[in-house]
Amino acid sequence: MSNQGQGAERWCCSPVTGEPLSAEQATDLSAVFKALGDPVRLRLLSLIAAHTGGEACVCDLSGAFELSGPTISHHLKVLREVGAITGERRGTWVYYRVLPETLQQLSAVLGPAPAVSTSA
Amino acid sequence: MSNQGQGAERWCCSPVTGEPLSAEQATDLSAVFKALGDPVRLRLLSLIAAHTGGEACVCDLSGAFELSGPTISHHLKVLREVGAITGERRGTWVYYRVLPETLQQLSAVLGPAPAVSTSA
DNA sequence: CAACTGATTAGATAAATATCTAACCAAGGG
DNA sequence: CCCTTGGTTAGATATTTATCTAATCAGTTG
Repeated sequence: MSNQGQGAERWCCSPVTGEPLSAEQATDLSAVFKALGDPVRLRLLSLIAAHTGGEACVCDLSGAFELSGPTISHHLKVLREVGAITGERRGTWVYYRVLPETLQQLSAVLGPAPAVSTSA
Repeated sequence: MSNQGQGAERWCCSPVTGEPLSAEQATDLSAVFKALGDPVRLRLLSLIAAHTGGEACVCDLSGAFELSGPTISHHLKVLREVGAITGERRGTWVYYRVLPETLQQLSAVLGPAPAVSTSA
């Protein structure tokens, strides 16, 4: 299948607080927020990002939760589908890594975000 | 009741990508993301923020949706409960306004983590 | 190839939630 | 004081979703 990082272009980068979102933009954007709107998924994201080398295999992640393998797999899929992470199989293991673009774009949409060197 | 902007201290401001979130932090943070994880609520937030004077009464908002009054009211309550907006009654109308702190903190948590120099 | 480990897919189920209607509270105006 | 307009609360319901077990796919290794 390979679904990842699609559609961000639809909502990206005009701050939510600027002008009203269209229904379409809101739908796309809210999908990403919804994906982050679960404690398990947030921790997964955080664990992946903070893991050595910026990536972690599912086996590294499962141990942090009292949840079944399939449940973890489901949450990873949700994160993948909104473009928050990508997964790559190398040999026996599947390694996940965060897609910083997506998170940064989200950050930009929320923030007034003049923080990026206003000195220009 | 007056519930607004409580608990942000628990998760605020250390980027998610820095070190793994605790279960507690993840629960608090995810509640805010979940609130934004609905197209209607995102548009409400955006409509409020973009409205003249930075505030809007429910009557200004309802017209943008084909939803009943109570449904709009419900979504506003969800946004209030996570500290994304506040509401104030003035005479006949209730005016809502965005709490920029909360959004900025969210933005920071997602953020590009402005090169905080691990050289400490 | 058979057996094993790592991970995802399929299907079922219980809990959460988005929505509605009806009822109610708040503020003004006859 | 009743009626009207603006908004929230209560309760019901249909949809969504988080979770599990069982089955399947993908590699590695005996």
